[in-house]
Amino acid sequence: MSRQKPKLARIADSLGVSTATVSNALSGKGRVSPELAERIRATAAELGYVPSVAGRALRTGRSGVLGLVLADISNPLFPKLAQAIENSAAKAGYGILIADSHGDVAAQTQAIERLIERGVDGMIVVPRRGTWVTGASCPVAVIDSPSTPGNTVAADHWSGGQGLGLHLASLGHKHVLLLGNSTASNVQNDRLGGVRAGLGNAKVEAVWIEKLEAKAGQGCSLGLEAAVARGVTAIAAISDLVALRALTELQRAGIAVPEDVSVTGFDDLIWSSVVTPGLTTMRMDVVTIADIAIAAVLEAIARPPSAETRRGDGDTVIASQPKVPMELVLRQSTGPAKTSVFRKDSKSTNLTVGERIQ
Amino acid sequence: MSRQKPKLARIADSLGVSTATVSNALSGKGRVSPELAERIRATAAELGYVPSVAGRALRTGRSGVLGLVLADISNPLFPKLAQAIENSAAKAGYGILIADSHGDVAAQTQAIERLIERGVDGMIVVPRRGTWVTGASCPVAVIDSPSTPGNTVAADHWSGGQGLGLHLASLGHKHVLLLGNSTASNVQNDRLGGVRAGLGNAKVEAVWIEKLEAKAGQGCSLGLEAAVARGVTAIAAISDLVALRALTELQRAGIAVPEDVSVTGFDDLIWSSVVTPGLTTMRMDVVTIADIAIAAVLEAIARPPSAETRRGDGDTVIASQPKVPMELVLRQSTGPAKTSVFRKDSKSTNLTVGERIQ
DNA sequence: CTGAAAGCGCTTACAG
DNA sequence: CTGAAAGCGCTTACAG
Repeated sequence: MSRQKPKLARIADSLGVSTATVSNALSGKGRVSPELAERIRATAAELGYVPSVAGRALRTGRSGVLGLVLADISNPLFPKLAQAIENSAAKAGYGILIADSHGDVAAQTQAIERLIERGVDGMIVVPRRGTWVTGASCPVAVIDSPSTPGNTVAADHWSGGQGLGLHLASLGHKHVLLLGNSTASNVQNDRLGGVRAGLGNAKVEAVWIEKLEAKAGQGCSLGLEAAVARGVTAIAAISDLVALRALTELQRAGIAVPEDVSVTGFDDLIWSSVVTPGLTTMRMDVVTIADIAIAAVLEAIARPPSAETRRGDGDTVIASQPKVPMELVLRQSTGPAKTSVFRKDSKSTNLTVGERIQ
Repeated sequence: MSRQKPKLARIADSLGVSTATVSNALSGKGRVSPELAERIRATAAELGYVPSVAGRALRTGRSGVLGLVLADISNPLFPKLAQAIENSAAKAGYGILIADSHGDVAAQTQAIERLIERGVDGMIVVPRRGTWVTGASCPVAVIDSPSTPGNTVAADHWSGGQGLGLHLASLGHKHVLLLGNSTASNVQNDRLGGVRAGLGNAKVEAVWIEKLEAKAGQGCSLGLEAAVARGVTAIAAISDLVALRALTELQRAGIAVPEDVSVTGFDDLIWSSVVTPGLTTMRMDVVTIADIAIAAVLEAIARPPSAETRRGDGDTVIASQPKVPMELVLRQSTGPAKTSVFRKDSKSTNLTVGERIQ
């Protein structure tokens, strides 16, 4: 049963034709008579012929492999995204080589170099915050935020945020706490800006965890108990991760979600549905994003390298910026604004509280 | 600035030597005079020479690429593991091609085939539960559980469980609930068996979520409130994911962790430290596991294909089974067993119920 | 419609 | 210690 790995020549010999004809028949490119082509395909299948990628790569100058650079590999979105990218690439006959860059900017550049050395035909980069993608001498599609220059495709974070804001507003929430990590992130600004817009003229406070922790230390309290005491009835977190932190902090303090306060996240991570209460969140359509990104690089690869924006030594960054809609996932962590709070508010005349009278 | 991609021949020409000598000098294999070798390396560096992987692969029959098959890519451990594998492979000059197999057994086989077609020199497989790794015509290292036949390397799940059990026992827990998903998983049996052993003669109950959900539906209550009422003072979950579900279910029911009941997990996922209270858990040393797995495939690749266990068409499954110790991560979700329970226990003499009277 | 031939860039025996 | 030559498996102009 153990036969040698069949090459093109073997199948050519066994049919008494030339390797050129076999190659043409198999690729469907050359002009080969339908009958011969069919016989060739049959024997190829029968012999279990698998073309040598090395031979093909050497001849064509294309490896059939794309690189995937996830700047922040510990990003919990990584599994889904990697899966989507791999699927999309596989459909087009491409393989995905991964490169990790520890979240370090220098390492990101190194990772890109390593991929180039491996001969990738193009790459998909999900860059680190505020990072420039440079030095790639091949087409590069960037997945980040629509607000990022050079971005190729991204979820419409702003509209997603708006959707969440509208949802909270429709539940009667008039005083909302926004929970972000860093003001330096385009994605975060987009998301939270959208939430604000969706909330209309509700009272909005924002807490930036990065700043908070700079003072109070890693893993410090988010001050949620006080916020709720202040009249906050909903908390919109920048991510499910942050939402989870908020949820458990609230629960530990004996504050009921969603009865006392509603909580929302972003991303719809695996565990977002297993926690109690399940997390209302805004999901990215990673499959569509992956498809668009892959299509963009493949197109750039196919096209003569000139139509794109070329930089420096010849790297091609594809910028087209479609925004992929996000999807609202309703679970139990959001509910109507606490009415008792409104009543108490309405008695108050204090300026900061006044706008919450219902 | 835009020079052509330099080939071996170019650097040979520019020095007036043969390509053979350049190749030998650069690879360090051939016998080349130190001075010449040095000059060659210098010009190569200066010219920015990067060897063509295609040319090399075609000639040597080796691609320099390893496949990574994660059966369950949505596994939250994936990012860390992929990162560790990629790093370890990169150190040895290998690239990592990923293949996703949707958790489907047939898809896993397909994924393996696709990698073979891409010419990988070997692969690392983290198989799906109860799955056989077959059809790979190259060395394969399997990361699963020490109890899995064909396993190459794994965390010592049993000892890890034992560590957790000992920890809980030392805190005075005499009645513990084990939370598992599936009885069919080697990893889960190892882990929970270890916990039991570490717990000594404490009373132990086990709940299998898979069975529970088969009856009560996806996302049903785990019945934790009743368990605590029964006298359970600690809950050992099979994973952080399950522990999180338990934690939030408890908190939602107004049961304080760890005051009323302690909770432990396995894996130390990203969010395990951000929840309140932080989750006490048992961490796998993915870096060591990755190193061992990579070393094993590379060794098998280097060695003439005969010393291994060869199956069917010639796939080489490497079985050596080192167990990598796990590390206990202490956080706030575990504490002393509720003392009120102890007092009542000591009064009781009833075998099954006595120790749980509250 | 089919075939002979060249060549992608490298490495490896083999001579010298 | 160094070089000439062959060849890995494929594809692509170019003839016929």
